[in-house]
Amino acid sequence: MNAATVREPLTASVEDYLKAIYNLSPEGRPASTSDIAHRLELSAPSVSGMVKRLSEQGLLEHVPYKGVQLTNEGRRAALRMIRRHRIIETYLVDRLGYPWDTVHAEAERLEHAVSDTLIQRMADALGNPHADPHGEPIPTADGLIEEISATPLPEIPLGDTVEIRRVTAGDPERLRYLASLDLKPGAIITVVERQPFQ
Amino acid sequence: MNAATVREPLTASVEDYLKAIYNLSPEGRPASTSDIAHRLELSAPSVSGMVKRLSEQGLLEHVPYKGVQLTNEGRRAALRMIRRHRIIETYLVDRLGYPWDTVHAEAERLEHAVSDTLIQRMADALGNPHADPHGEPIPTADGLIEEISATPLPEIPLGDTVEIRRVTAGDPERLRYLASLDLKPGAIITVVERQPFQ
DNA sequence: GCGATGTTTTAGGCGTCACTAATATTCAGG
DNA sequence: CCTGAATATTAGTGACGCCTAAAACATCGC
Repeated sequence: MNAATVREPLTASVEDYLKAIYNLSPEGRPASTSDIAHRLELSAPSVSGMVKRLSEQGLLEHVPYKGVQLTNEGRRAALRMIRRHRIIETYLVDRLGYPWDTVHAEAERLEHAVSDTLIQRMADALGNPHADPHGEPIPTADGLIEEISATPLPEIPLGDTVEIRRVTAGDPERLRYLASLDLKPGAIITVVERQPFQ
Repeated sequence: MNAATVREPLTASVEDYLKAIYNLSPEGRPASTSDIAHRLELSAPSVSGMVKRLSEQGLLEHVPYKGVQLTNEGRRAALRMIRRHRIIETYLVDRLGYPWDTVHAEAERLEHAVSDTLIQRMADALGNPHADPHGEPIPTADGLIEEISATPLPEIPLGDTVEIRRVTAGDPERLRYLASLDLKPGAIITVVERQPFQ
């Protein structure tokens, strides 16, 4: 079975693995079994088993005991899911009044169920945005993603005034906290003091 | 396990069975294994097995070799899915420009993935409609459905002028044919002649 | 260089939900 | 009333995707 083989549609599980691995290896560095297990909240043996199947399917390369890297095909599938996720999040916030910090779980389920057609219709309705409500870039339909460069807030000198580009936080509670301070993409802020987040 | 037991969420498969059984037994008449198998495009033994599990879960009552009837709990779950399906269809047509005759398959997948919250937001955005684009009634959130009475077109006398209330057709091709003749809910027509549909 | 420690994989199992093949039941016609 | 056709169920199997327990491997400190 090679890249030219006609593919069955991927299962929701497989899509989740590919997305997780993509997010864990920003520069294509290999992701470890336990990192994947931790991110997906699965046991390490479950991940080992799935990794084996995915590498047999040509979606990733696995060096036992070393780690895992997406193939081009795997990366394409991962970016497709990320595009879906981010378009859905944007649509829910812009068109259905979802609060910014509650869309993640909904998108997480819908991204596996929508058709390409629906994604394109949502994207068109939104004017084909380049970023989602968190400021994360939305890959194009043909799998291109722009890197949005931004300086992490802790590295900004006290007194500087900057625009918030992106708010990265896996944890919904943290997101709600940041939202409550109006720390959203597009906001212009001046760094006055630093406080620890407990 | 009884009705008071706290329920796990139903699987997509189970939801499909319940919906199919609901649609097959309009007046609560029992549905047969082979009818269910035919509608879901599954083998009869698959249905037999699932029916057994569902009756153990209290979602339906099964008299072996006789047929199957939904319990109140099963009917509630079925109506919930029908509500979801019809709200999704209506939203896709009204808000995303889907053609009337192409929404079914999309709704069929989405109905298993959306949250109650999203369904309510879609319904609110649409003004809580009572019927979907095919003219089928949309159950309320607490499981009430109004019967829309209508006379089948073949029973209308030649020369009479009537309003189309509902267009029931499982087959997308037939739906497209009817759409091409502008035979949609709300249309006012006069019966001039009858032609066979091949 | 070697063992303790942590990570990864293998082994074996389970639930869900499909399938085919074989068996059981129902029911109508003779 | 009995047999043949139709319908339904049981038996056995397989893919997927998860789990725990046990074994294999890697690596770090000594």
